[in-house]
Amino acid sequence: MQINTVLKALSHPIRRDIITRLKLGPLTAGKLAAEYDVSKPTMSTHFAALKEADLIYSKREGVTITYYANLTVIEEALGSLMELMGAGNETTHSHPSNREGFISKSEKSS
Amino acid sequence: MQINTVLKALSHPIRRDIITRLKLGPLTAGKLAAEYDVSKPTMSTHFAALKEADLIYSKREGVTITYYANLTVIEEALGSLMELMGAGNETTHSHPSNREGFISKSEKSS
DNA sequence: ACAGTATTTAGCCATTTAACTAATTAGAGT
DNA sequence: ACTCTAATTAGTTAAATGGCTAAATACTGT
Repeated sequence: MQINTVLKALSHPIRRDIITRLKLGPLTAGKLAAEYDVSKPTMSTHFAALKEADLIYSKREGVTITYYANLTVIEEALGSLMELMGAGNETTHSHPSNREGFISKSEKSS
Repeated sequence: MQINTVLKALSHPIRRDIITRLKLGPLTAGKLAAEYDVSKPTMSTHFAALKEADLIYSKREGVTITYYANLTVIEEALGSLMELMGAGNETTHSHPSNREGFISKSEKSS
């Protein structure tokens, strides 16, 4: 599992939505494509990105291709994200967002 | 918290590493920049991406700028990722269902 | 005011990404 | 074999990303 590939795959709203839908159950490429306002070829490249990240897999059934959420890899990826971002060593510094000297984004162009 | 901005911010290895380091404690832009084999201006744009996602914040101390992990937002983002990818509604996928009209086509890329 | 240090902004270039249309592949039915 | 449908691949284009060097900004100390 390549964390970089997974995060790049997740960094597009359509691809995140595909994951959400497929977690509810498998869908064919055609049905999935029909849900979004982009062309089928574009959807095909989104499928490929998710497949590359191993977040989904596909099965051909006759003339149609059905996509499935790869739940084990999704769980694995979530674990890695929790390790990256989650709890641990958070006691060494406070969070003085309102302290004097804090540079906020809105304050930037003054 | 914009999930798309957060995920884009996390989709670069240097930026993920910055988060990891800052979670251990604050560091100045200079010290942080010295850790990676890219120029300081390049590091500055990485800081800006993380700041834009609100994953870090900065404080000027005289001539140096110190960066801090924004732990509350990091936790929040992790929560959203868990909601997106995590447990819940993980069907057996025993029979592909015909789900029509879940989310409208108008839900498209940002 | 001037010089020095830390950091960001500006401007530029190469690479990648996301979209499109057109063409191709794969299987089913006639 | 031919045709229809489903989906992908090929090829193109525009925009975004990530890197660089050089210049500008912001403060400190003299």
